[in-house]
Amino acid sequence: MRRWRESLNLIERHMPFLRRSLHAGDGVQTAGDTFDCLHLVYFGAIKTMVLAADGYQQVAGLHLKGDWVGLDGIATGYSACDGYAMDTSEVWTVRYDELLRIGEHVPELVHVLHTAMGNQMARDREWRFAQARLPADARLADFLRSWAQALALRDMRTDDITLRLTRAEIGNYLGMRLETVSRSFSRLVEVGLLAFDDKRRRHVAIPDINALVAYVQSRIHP
Amino acid sequence: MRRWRESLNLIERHMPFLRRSLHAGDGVQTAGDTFDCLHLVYFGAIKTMVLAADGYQQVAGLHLKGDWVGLDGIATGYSACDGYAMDTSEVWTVRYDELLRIGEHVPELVHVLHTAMGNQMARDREWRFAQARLPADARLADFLRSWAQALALRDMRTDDITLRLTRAEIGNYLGMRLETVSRSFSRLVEVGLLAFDDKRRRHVAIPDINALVAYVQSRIHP
DNA sequence: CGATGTGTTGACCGGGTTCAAACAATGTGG
DNA sequence: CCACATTGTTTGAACCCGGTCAACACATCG
Repeated sequence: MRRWRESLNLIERHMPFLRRSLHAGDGVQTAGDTFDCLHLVYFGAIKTMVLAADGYQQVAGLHLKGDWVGLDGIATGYSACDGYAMDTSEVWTVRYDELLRIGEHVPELVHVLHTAMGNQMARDREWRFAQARLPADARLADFLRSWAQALALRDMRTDDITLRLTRAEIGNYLGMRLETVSRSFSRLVEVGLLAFDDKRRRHVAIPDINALVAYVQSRIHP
Repeated sequence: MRRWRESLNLIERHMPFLRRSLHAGDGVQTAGDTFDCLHLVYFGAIKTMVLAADGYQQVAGLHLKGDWVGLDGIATGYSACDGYAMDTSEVWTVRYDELLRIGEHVPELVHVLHTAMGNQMARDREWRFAQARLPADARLADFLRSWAQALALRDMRTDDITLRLTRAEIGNYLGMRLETVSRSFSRLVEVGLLAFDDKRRRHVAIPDINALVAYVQSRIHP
């Protein structure tokens, strides 16, 4: 069984949960709310954002089916970020205390939760690595690679990826300005590592993902 | 009771654990080892580092008493980073499977573990925020602030902080070069936000931590 | 003592930001 | 349907922060 199904299966079998259908832009959770629920993505894509006091918004994470949203609330007791659907989506909402209670009899439940948190940490570290050792072009390339591989893992199409983020959001996520993102896109297309789907600049095709991996590798900074 | 004591108290009361005394430089865990244990810092300071395939080392995190080390192994099943004592330290090592087993009867145990993971994620996000919005000087200032506050939280002296990291390691941790770290130090001393303890360049005093906070705030980038 | 590791400082350079202008896509109301 | 506003994207030019390379100042230690 694929890893991403584990959480869904376990929740479905052992937990009461609330199905929530969402359209693009709908909110999953709001930063500051007292934490009591976790959200498991059943399908679609969720974007989480942190809002600084001065109004600056930062993209915190992107979540596909099988991913958990809301984990960062466990420590503090309130949600740390806003969560929005980037697309028509469904999330399963479960109460944290119920999960712990039922987890006492179903250890696998606790373990998938731990795995999810561990994966989150691993992703953060990878991001940090990219930030420290990759120039802008390679960071964008690596972002697209990881996104494509996340889709592939879930048996979704990767030959025509629809980015549901603006250039500004991508840049925000990768730690660079939107102009730099745009230029990096242009350069990657120029060397044939990417291709835009006609005029729709948010549809990207990756002709050869191995070439993309090799490109990122080749640009790792000493 | 202070937050950092929770884990220590709970472990002490409910779990079998192995006390390990360490001297500066001793290893706590090695990247790649199959994961089965978590380590709780009882005193001292632990530094974790990830090693890239090409030999490049990156500082992943710093851990004081009450902090957990090894959480990132839960997801993958093997340790993701090396852990070293930066100082004379003691860690309590517990088996993860035992923690889960006993946790079935002591829910607080499970919860402190979750809290620890959540805190880790929160720190990672803060780091990301700093990376994206603070120039080099302010990043260093913010790093020293957070270190000082971590010490204060544990009733340790903050008027004469001993950095147990080289300029290169600090830079590595903050995403900048050692020369930039050095220059940033000089500038912060120049404006009176920091003071070196005589000739020992690794002993830093923070005359007014609020001023440091204000400085960081004032340099947040739009 | 020289050797080695660490820290500071200067000069130069370059990748990415900033500012600005123009264009494309989409929507809105008359 | 078109005029117009709005939002997102691309591209150019100038600038600047931080990286790079290099020299030097200290410590500590064999």
